Amino acid sequence: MSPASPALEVRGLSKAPPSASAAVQARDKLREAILRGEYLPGERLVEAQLCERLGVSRFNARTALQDLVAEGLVEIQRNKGAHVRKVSIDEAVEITEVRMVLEGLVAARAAERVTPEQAAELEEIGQLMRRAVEAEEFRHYSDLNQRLHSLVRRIAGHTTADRLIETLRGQLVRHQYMLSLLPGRPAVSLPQHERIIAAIRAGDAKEAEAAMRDHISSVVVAMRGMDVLGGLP
Amino acid sequence: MSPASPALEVRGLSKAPPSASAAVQARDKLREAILRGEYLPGERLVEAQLCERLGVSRFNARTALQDLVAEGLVEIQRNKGAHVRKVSIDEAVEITEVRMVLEGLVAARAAERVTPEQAAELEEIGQLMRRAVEAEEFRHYSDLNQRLHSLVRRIAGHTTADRLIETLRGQLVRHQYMLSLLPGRPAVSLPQHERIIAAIRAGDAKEAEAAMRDHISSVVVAMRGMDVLGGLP
DNA sequence: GTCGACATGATTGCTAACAATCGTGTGGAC
DNA sequence: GTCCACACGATTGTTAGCAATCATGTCGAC
Repeated sequence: MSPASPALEVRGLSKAPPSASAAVQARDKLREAILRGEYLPGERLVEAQLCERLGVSRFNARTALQDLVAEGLVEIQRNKGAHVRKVSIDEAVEITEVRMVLEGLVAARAAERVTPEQAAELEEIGQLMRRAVEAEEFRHYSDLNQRLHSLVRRIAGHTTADRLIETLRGQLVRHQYMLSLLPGRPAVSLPQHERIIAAIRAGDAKEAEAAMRDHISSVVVAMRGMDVLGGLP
Repeated sequence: MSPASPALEVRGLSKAPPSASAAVQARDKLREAILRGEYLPGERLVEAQLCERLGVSRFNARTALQDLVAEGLVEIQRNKGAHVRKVSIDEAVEITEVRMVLEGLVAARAAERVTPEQAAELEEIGQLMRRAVEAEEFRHYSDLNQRLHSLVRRIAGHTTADRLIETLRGQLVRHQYMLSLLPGRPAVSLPQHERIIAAIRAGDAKEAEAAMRDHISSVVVAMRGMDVLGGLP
């Protein structure tokens, strides 16, 4: 069955998986390119150039752009084209405040639903974090940080909050990257992370929410500090 | 100046403001149509039909659909078309939980920023609400409810949270409408509203957040109750 | 020398037609 | 009578090209 036409795939070169649509692939490619800084904030995204870059037709490039507008990564001005969205410090603070309450909600729910296996996972990440800080492996610590937040969300299983948090996180990569470079940050955040882990493992929803909010709240403070120091280029 | 071409607008009939693009107008029209229930949840949105209904080309209809996907009002399955998104009770609860923490954040910030004039506005709405409940004008009370939440958001001036809350509200119109019909609801929510107003007027951020969360939390409970009672058709 | 009108090139907005895909109903074999 | 294969109609996905708009650079008047 499914006598898929044989000799028609000569067009594209990197068309290994014929499953996902070109538009989806283009969207993902472009998103990653923006997130890893290959396009800087404010930079114009000319459709014709994207076609080459992503290896898709203009239609799919446009579709990808519109998708990323919905994710808050791109802005489109009518008749003027698309730019990588420039997130000001004030906006970054707002976004982080929203993340604070959302991740607080998620942490509370994680505390209510955590299973013994998941508790063990949390404990493990906590130990790895402590070791990473002691060994001054900050890059590794940053990865673990992401793993922790991700695990908490998985435990909570709150689809709606999860999706929003992920979207917001995308809008902040640039700022958060700068933040992780601040000296002394890990030393501050490690005990906060440990408090979150302990609360969730103990099944204490209120404490888990408070711990998570304290943690992200300190990120907001650090961000405001960056602002005073000079902000972004 | 602006010698806009004269005899070209013969196509559309209701094309009074030539300012906004057709796609934007189509999006707004379609959103309103969905929100006021002219398209039921789960109903198919066939592109060709939308073209007629909205008086735009298929391209613009498509664009409008994709925009509403981003707003969570529409779902598109590849090669199968677009439906009005069906929000289950579980999802509605999740969405309301997220609204709870977001509106809590906004209420706290409103308490920090409220001006005397805005405090007076709050007071006025509070009195109108009480009168509406006493007079059993529930429709009016429902409008005031919306006005209150809207005013709180305006006072807070938190663009990011504001946008998200508005988006989430759109996904719930159907459920919230059912909720407002529940007998006894106003009697429960009136004191909650008054507590929110008092806290913001007093500039007590913590209390404002707690009051708002309590309020919306009771909505979650009522929703879960609806579920048990039979849910939606 | 400076300012403004105008022409030109680049870029996006949009249209219409074509291709691919899906759901459905029909006909035939067992 | 039931099941499967097939073909058809309906609907969406995609493409290429045209039209509209904006940015830019040039020229001339003052």
